[in-house]
This record gives sequence, structure tokens and C-alpha cells, in this order.
Amino acid sequence: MLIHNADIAEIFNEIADLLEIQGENPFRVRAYRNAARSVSESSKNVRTMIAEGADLKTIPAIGDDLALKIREIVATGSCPLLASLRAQLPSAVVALLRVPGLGPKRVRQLYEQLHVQSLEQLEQAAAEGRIHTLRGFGPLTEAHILANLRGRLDKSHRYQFAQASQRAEALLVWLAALPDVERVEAAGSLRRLRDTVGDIDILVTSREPAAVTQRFVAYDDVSAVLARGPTRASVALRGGLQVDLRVVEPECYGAALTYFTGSKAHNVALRRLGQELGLKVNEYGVFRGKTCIAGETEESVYASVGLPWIAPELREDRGEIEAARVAALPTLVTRSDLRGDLHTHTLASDGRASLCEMALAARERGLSYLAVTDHSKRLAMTHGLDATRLAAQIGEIDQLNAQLTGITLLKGIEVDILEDGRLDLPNAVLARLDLVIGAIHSHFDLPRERQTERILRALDHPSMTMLAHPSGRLIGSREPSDIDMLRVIRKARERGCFLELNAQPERLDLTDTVCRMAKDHGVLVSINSDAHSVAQLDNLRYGVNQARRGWLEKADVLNARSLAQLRPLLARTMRSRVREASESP
DNA sequence: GCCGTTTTCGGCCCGACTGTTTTCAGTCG
Repeated sequence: MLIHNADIAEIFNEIADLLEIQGENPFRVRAYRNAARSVSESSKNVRTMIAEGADLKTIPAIGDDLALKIREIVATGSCPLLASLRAQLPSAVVALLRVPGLGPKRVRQLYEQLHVQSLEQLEQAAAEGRIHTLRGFGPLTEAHILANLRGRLDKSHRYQFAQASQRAEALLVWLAALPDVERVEAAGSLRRLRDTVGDIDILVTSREPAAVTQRFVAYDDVSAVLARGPTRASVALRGGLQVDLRVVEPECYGAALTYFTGSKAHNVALRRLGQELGLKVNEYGVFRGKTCIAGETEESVYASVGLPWIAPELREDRGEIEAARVAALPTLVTRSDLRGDLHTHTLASDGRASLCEMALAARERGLSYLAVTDHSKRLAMTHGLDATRLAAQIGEIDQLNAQLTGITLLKGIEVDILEDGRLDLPNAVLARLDLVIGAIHSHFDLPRERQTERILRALDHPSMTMLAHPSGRLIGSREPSDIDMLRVIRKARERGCFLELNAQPERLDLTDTVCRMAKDHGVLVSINSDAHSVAQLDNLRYGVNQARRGWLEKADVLNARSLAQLRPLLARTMRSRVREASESP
């Protein structure tokens, strides 16, 4: 079995869960969790590192012991520590940790005293009234457990950013209408613009916190009040989405916003930095002894630990603090940097607007070029184009370009990458286009090696310009395909191809960490709406969010180039195509 | 178990709320 970083992370996380349930030293537990996160976010594949003789301890949070364990796992496919932990405690119990209200201590009690080791057994025990007999549990806790199980609530469930964002907006308006509210803002992963959010965090400044929490729990969409104190409250909205509210005095705004924006790992790093300077950082401010020295603005909080303000999108403890320290933070790309959109559909396949309507809508949105990239024939259900219809569309676009001002249509195709890596249309017609986007729409579950080879072969096609939504994931409904993205990125670099960051809110594919990997390898990313209608051109903003999380700057983004700058980049790949086409007929 | 411009040992971020307790452990963010 070939071990990848994700496998290592999974093993370390399970070890952490099992150690925690066993009541192990919490710092040891955290060491495993930190290591899991670090390995899964690392752009370096541990198997490759070992093969190349690189030092695993260069990965943050990996020391002598864990480096050894990683080597062992890669060599043998298994981890003796995990095996021995599983022998003491069935690994199924870790599922109990996902139930709201259950942590390691209670899970251990449930297992040891009631022999509960699955969600089904937990529900049965709760229904039979056996849980409230345990010390530390009571009838309320038992009732909550049962309600959470029956409501299928799960601490780890995450929602698409766009959906959570819309619900947050409405709630912010509701809160802002209260006169006692001074400022109200979404924080947490929403403010960090993560592609998925687990819950909504809202920060309010007010002199009357009780009035704020009262209005909060009275919101029409609230289905349950989970907790409610004087400055903090949590509710579940209909459908299960949790919202946490925190109310602070205006003087604490910056400190509270920093704290509530997170991420947790970023906060921990920030507080540690404060500690080294003899400061205490919390949600009320930055303190030297009992004296508050900062906290009204985020800038003041960062300045107190010697840093410039860091954009929320970067706050993941992925090197942003080190970069801030040496004034090397990226200047992140913005929506207004985008000059065009390189992936859109029209009525010719499964789009809902005509060529002309799409062109005018793009112009209205400040874009100066738009690539028309309908599907190819293999996607029959989308009425994909064959060579003849594509040739006809090329003619239409030429005609339209002659009439339009302020916007230029580029001729393209979203061509299917077949199971064996060939493309769905002959090169004769592909070579006439301005760009060719290759995409996978079938066989998402090939083994990693075959899936990767399939993509590498497609990238080797003489007409290939760009790889669309590489992982194929649909947030909440389809898992990403198993692909060695490092090899894909290296091939793209070698071929002069580009990677798409698909901006549809359910795709957001590339992920943030892969964006950063592309940047590190000098592969330009194109932020594409994949619009199937005029309105979906606005998806670009979600793509920009994701790009910012991936540290992308204007220079890293293909479609932040003007048309004049873009054409030679596309033509450069074109020249190599022509040369190769003549070499190999 | 990691880590080090004080440290190779002794630290490891900080606080709110709940439910179950008679003063606080557990969970969560």
C-alpha cells in the first residue's frame, strides 16, 4: 500500500483521539494533532522525501519520534502504536467524539461503564435511560445526547461558504437593527473566507450585552438555544447550522475580533508570541500585568507583538506569522485585479445564455475578455459540441467579436479527458482555438496512480492549455478524486500549462493549499467562474476568496493579465504545440 | 511529543458556559 500524507494525518489523528480518551498527557495528544495538521498541509510528500533522503524533521511539529513513526508507516503500512491503542480500545469509539457535548472524558466513561462503543449503542443507552445514572451525567445531558443523535447533529459537519454566508448576512441585519448594537461583524472561518464553514461566529460590540443576546435568541430562524450567558450565546438555526454570538465592550473590539476570527492555531501562535514578550493576549486585549496595552483595533493587537496586521484569509498558522515578522506577507489578489474569465458556457451546451448575452454581462462586470468553453461531445447530457458544431461556434465568435466593443470573446472548449487520458475531440479542431481546458467528468474514483497518469497524459496533449477543477470534488456531495497534485503541478510547469481555480461555490477546486503549491512551483492559476448563466459570472468572488487563502497575488493569477499580456502566454503554448504536432503527426 | 535570541528540561493559550455539583470538571471555541 502506498502511503500518502493524508494517510499519515489520519493515523496521527486517530492516535490523538484514542490517547485523549485514555486520559493521556494533553500535550502529547496535541503533539499528534499538530503533526497531523502539519503533514496534511505540507506541500512535500513524505514518501518522496524519504525516497530522496530528505529530513522529515524539516516539517513543522515533526521531531525525532514522529519522524521515526512516519518512516515506519511508509515502510510497513502500519503503526505499532496505533495497533496497540486499538487493542486497548475499539477504534469505533472515536466516532462518539463527534456527538456535540461528548468529549474524551465522557466517551471513556460511556465505554468503560456502559460498554458503549458505537453511535447505535449510544442511542440505545440514552433511550433506555442508562446514561444519566453515570457520575457527572444527568437527565439533561442524556436528553441532549439523544436529541443530537436523532437530529443527526455532528460536530464535524461543514457547510458551503456561500450558503453560510447568506444566512449570516440576514442575521447580521437583524442584529444591527438593535439600537444598542454598535458594530456587528461575522468572524470565524466565514471571515477567513474558508471554502467550508462549520458554524457562524458573530461579534458584536455593545454597552448592553443582555439586550443583544436577547434579540439574538429571538431571531426567527433559530430552532434551538444551545447556550446563553451574559456575553455569549449559541443557537442552532433551522437545518442545524450553529451560530455563536459574542458581545464585548467597544474598547475590546480589535482583541475580540482577532480572537473570534481565529484560526485556533493562529491564535495559539499569537498568544505564544505575546507570552515570549511577557504579554497576555486574550479576547479583551493585550495585557502587561494588569495593564491593557492594546485591543481596540486588530492593528494594535498585532503591533503589540511586533507584527503588521495580517489578513484574515492567511490566519491559519501556515507561515503567515513568520512572513509578517520579516515583512514578507503577500499582497493578495482582489476581484478588481481580474481582467477576464476563462471558463464559461452558453446555450450551445448546458449554459442558459447566448454568446452575446454572456459577453455583455461580462463587460458590465468590468471584464475585458471572456473565454467561451462549452462542453465537448462526450458529455451528451449537456449537448456537448462535436468538431462540426465547435467549428461553427468559432465562426460565430469571430462575427460577434467584429461587432462588440469593450469585450473580446476567446474561443475555447471544456474538453472531456477520457478514462485513458486522451481528449474527446481531434487535435485538428482543438488547435484552432485560443485555449483548451481539459476536464474530468467521469471515472472519478480511479486509483491514485491511474488517475494521476490520466491527467499527466492529458497535460501532454499538444493542444492542452489548462486543467479544470482538478479534484472533481463537490462540497458536501462528492469526495475529491485521489490525485498526486505535486506531479500534476510539475507537469503543468514543464508543459507551460495553467491550473484552474474553479469558482463555483460547491467546487472551489483548487483548494487553498494546492493554490499555494502551484504558486511555489511557478504555475499560474486561472480563477474561472465556470458560469452557466449570466448571474454565475459573480461566482468569481468566491474564487478570489479561495485564491487569497492560497496566498495568491496578482502576478500569480493568469486572468489578472490584460488581454495583451494574456495572448502571448497562450500563444507560447501554441508554438510548442505546433512544433510538436509537426514532429509527431 | 515538540521545542529553544533566557532554556536540551520544563514549559506547552485562554476564557465562557453548562450541568452537575456543593466547588468544579467537562466541553467548546
